[in-house]
Amino acid sequence: MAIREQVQTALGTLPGAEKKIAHAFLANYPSIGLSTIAELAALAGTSAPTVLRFVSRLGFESYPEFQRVLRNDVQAQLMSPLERARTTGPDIDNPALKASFAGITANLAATLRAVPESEFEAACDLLSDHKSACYLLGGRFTDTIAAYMAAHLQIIRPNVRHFDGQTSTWRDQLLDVRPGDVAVLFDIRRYQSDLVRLGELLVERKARILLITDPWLSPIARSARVVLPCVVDANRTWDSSITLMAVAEALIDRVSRAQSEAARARMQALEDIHWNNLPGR
Amino acid sequence: MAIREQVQTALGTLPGAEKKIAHAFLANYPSIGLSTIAELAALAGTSAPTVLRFVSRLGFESYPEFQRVLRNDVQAQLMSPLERARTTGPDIDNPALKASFAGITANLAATLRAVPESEFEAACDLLSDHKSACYLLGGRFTDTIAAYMAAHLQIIRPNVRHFDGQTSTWRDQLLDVRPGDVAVLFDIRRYQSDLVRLGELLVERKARILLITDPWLSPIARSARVVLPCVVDANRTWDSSITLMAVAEALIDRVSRAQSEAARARMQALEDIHWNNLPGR
DNA sequence: TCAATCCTGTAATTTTTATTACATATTTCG
DNA sequence: CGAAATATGTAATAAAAATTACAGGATTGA
Repeated sequence: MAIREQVQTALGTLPGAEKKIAHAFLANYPSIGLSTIAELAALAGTSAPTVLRFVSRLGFESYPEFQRVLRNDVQAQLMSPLERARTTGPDIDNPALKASFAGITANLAATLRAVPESEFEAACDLLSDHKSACYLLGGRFTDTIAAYMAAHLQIIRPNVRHFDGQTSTWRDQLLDVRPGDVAVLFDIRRYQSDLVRLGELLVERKARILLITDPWLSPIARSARVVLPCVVDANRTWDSSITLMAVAEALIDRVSRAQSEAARARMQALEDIHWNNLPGR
Repeated sequence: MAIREQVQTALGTLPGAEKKIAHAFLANYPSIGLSTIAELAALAGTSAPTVLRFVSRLGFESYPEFQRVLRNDVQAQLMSPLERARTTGPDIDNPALKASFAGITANLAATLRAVPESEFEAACDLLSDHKSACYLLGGRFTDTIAAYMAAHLQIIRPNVRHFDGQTSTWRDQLLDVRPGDVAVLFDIRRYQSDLVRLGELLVERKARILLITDPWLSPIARSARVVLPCVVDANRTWDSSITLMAVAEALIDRVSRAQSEAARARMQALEDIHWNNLPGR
């Protein structure tokens, strides 16, 4: 785990002065961490020994060791997006793949702009409510993402179910939905009328809808509690669903991180082999 | 001008020992420049005073000043596209989503480096062979991607089928596979032994396997005609499948673009409304 | 309420790093 | 060819940074 993520993870459990250091570090990442103990302490409004305690709590034996790891993190991070896209050595100038990935990266950036944090947090809140059941469903192409998301959510929380089968069975499954339950719907253009209709029925049953859609907004948006618009343009004759899946993974990750130890025990009980909880990985 | 460019510009006019330092600096940018004078001198095979002469020649009064500027450069360079995307007003500072998308973007860049163009082109060739049938299948989490890819490929070419249902039905479906047919398998850690076994059976029937896997390579790689390794790390306790889906979409896109007009007529016949062939979109 | 534990900052000490002095080698130019 | 200039590395010194010792305040639990 990179230091940045490590600090973000540890933030909540740090004592007061060390928490100040963590915030100063993250807010001025990475340069302040590559400067001196005195500068970081001054920026955070604390003292040098407190900085040493902070890095010791993170598992580093000394500040020079902490900085060594940080330099490696930074080196790796600079070998990402822009840096790597520019390296055109043998066998990695893959124009078709590069063009495709560039479009995806642009969609991700645009989606990040399009999704307000407040909406994202609201979506996480909906998914973190374990007392309510959670149903997921998508359209002809996006339903695979709903299934993917359901497969993961089932590991980290109870009462998760993917509506499956043909449209004709949806009405039967609808009978299980109770007021307050959460329905995650994926619908991008062209919007499926049967999915829109299901959304209406879900709202009639007082379910709360989280809609993951495109920027033009599926009609389901009118009835949805939370709407996450994802950019799908890909310079193709068909829409890319990567950003929907990326948002799905971000939600999964966020809900997962919020889980209690009990949920982790549940994960172990399910004996999931996809999730890498083994030491050393 | 950033230090990196400054050094590149000055390289030609440096005396021998300083030129060695410049090369060592650029080759290990930026971490070696953020370490000590002694480490840079040792790496370059020169001495500490030579390092000081080097930075002095670049116009810096001291090594700490040089490092201060270098830290600022690095901070600016880490403002990646995704991070730069956040400089557009309130409500888009979405740290959880940004962190997640940044990881995905990094995985995409790493995957672009990991997949040789020759392998990617070979995969496209396999998928463009309409005379052979094409079967797709994945593991517990990746099978949704196989289904997604199958749903798209069915539109642009004939004889596409997603192995579905339980493991027990795979053997029955295997009977349809003829020599020369193509099997697209998705398998990431922890690899499923039943999927590995199916791969062996497919090869026994002389099918050609396109394997989309992680960088550690599923055992199926031994029998596969083409292997596309996708970076799945996401600083999580579970693997991200975005890069597998991105590779799948790139393959779909590439095969789609290669299609004849007859295939486009086929698309119309299928009355697919997901594919946006309307003018202006 | 009080003892134990944890947290924190100041100051002193130790260690590390940067810088300078000096001598030798190499290159350049008249 | 030789003097001057430039380049270079070793060793010593100075400065900076990291670390430790210590004392006081805050928090927690019995």
